Amino acid sequence: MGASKTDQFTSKQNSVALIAKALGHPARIAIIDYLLKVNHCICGDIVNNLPLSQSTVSQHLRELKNAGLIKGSIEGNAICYCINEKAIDKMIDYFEGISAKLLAQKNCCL
Amino acid sequence: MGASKTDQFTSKQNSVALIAKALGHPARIAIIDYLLKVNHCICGDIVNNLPLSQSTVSQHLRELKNAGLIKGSIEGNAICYCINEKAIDKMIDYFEGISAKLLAQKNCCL
DNA sequence: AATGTTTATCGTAATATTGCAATATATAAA
DNA sequence: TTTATATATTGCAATATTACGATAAACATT
Repeated sequence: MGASKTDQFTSKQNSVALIAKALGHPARIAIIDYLLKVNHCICGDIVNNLPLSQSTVSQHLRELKNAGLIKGSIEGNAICYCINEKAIDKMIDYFEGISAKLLAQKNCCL
Repeated sequence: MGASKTDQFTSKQNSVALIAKALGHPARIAIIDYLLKVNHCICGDIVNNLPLSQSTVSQHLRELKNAGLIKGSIEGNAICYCINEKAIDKMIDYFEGISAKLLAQKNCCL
């Protein structure tokens, strides 16, 4: 007991949850913010802009990458990470879908 | 060591992360799905539609409520939970903001 | 080749999450 | 008031996350 029952849910539910989970930490939101600010990004820059150690930042970057939120390519001695628009679009679709359904309903509570 | 350094990040970063974290589990996505499907909802219905025990579902509901994603009111012997549009709108703003910035940039990698 | 720089991984400790059974609480029905 | 029904909370065990220092790996520079 204790482990998430991911296999009991649909793949769509799991894939939305995977992206949301990756964004469920302020450090990773801060990383996304920073990637947006500079566009062209090297990890060392991120470390200097976050209140976390290099190894911790590297872990957060790995999680963002695993969730498909960022993509990276090797650039000599550094790594260039960029936001993956597909993941963003997926989340926009998800939340817009909710919003549309809510407009078509009358809320029962409040 | 081990605890999240939430105080080191902005309140906006923390508030987006809080909502995202709440959606970072497929069971909670499934609960949102179900709330959208039936609009008018009692927790017992949710339990019967999820592969989890009543106490676990109750916990997930609490987390969604803590994050502001759902709001509930007492209705006699049951509880009526509904999606809080404000949280959805907040996330739409967040992701639309990212999308707009990405369009204004040329990606360096890929 | 030796050195410095940058990023990733490993090992470990602290904390948080997940899930359930059991129990508590609160209202409805009898 | 007693009983049934619905939801919340508690206690516990298993697992996952968070964070960091130390170390490794990869490349650039000298």
